[in-house]
Amino acid sequence: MLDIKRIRQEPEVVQNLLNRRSSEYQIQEILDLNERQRQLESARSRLKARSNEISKEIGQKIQSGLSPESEQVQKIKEESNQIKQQINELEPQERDLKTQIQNLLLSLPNLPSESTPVGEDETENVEVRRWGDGYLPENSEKLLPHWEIGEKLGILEFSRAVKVAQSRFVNLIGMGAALERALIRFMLDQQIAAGYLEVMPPVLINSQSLTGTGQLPKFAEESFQCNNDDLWLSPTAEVPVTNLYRDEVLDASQLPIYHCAYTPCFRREAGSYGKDTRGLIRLHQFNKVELVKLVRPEKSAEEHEAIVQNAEAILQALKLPYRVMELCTGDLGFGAAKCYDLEVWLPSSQAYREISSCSNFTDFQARRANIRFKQANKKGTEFVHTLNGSGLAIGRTMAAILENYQQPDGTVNIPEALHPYLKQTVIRES
RNA sequence: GGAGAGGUGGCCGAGUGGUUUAAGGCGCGGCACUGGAAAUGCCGUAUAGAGUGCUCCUCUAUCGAGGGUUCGAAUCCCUCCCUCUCCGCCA
Repeated sequence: MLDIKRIRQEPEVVQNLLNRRSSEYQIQEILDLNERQRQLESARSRLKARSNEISKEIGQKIQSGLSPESEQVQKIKEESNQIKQQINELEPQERDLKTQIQNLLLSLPNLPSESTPVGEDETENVEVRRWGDGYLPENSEKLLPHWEIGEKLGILEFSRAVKVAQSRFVNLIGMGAALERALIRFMLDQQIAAGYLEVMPPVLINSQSLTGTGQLPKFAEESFQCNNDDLWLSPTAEVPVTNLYRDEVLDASQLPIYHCAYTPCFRREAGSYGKDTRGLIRLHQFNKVELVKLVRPEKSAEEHEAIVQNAEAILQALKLPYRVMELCTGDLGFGAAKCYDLEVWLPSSQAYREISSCSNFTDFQARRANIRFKQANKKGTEFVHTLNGSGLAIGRTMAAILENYQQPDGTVNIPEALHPYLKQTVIRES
């Protein structure tokens, strides 16, 4: 959520930054409503002040022996009743304005950072760096896509997943399951060593949590919702982990907070029919190790670079070639001020495909989720900055390994970094 | 699912219609005392919004949430949420 005070104080700056995303976001209506709301608030609070005064007066008179039915008391009651009537007229108007403003604010995206490249869509994202050209497989156009290798080896099973659930689900069998589990453990171990505290959060989460991180109200159709409860299947551990601290005032000394979390993630993938219909790339349920940081505002830019490094370290350890893209304003996520995507080389696509997304949300989520911190000896509180990044998406990592590590004889080598987690170093047909 | 208890400041905890302007304690900060400290004493310690006031001040709101009664509600009434205990079910 954007700061209404800032919108009021520098409307041009805010509008210009929003325009870098798209012309669909306008602040003028919010400004008008806010102006009106503040007028009402002033008027109402003046009336209320007088009314409080009267009540006190009556209290004193009754204390000093006057009967509540006496003429003196009745007379002031009359004035108070009139004031109450006026307040009763103003209050619903003000409440209505407040909800309107709140709803409009919730539907505005974060301001892109000054350094975010301006662009229309993903074609204008900027490549920042590339790693692992030496590990690019030769004659990669001849390699099988991961779903074919996986089914051949008997470790990925898609057709029965349709029976059990529906399309866009998978069964991992034997070494498939073992590899998934090894990846989860490896990534967690790495990130814990890098200083993140592991959390295993609920993956059923309430509406308020989804609103806190920005998935609601705009993106309701992207998540699975429970019928009989105010609960949703978590689309990413970002939501439960960031919301751990919702409505809390942290002590400045607690910051920065670093968490990593392995969770399954659930996404409806509405609007992506026909895209990536095969394989592990776009499933309704997938596993992910997520990194979440809560930091002091002045640190968030450098913490952002660090989180990208932490995600990159996994790809490097697995010797998977990748590139780092900075998203342009048109492709930037709703809550992000700045975002880097890591894209891994996927021979079947002959392209780099997103495997991690690392965002700096600045105070956008913190305002929605009301996560603040307090400095000793300083009046008031400040919103923290929140960041997160995938470290990494497990299914897509598995896909990248199956494709990049396949051998001419149809077997798949297991990356060295995973050897401590598995009983074998090659996946063969079984 | 059934029955009961409860939700008050950073924390504990008192408070059944009007000096509650939320007692008291703990914690925290400052000062005094001290060679220094402990102990003790005194003072101060919430958040948010608004204001032609800007290191100060004024007003408003906030005792789980939302309504209601009343001149006046932490306190009375209604609805909802959450937590805990016991029973049932259950990995």
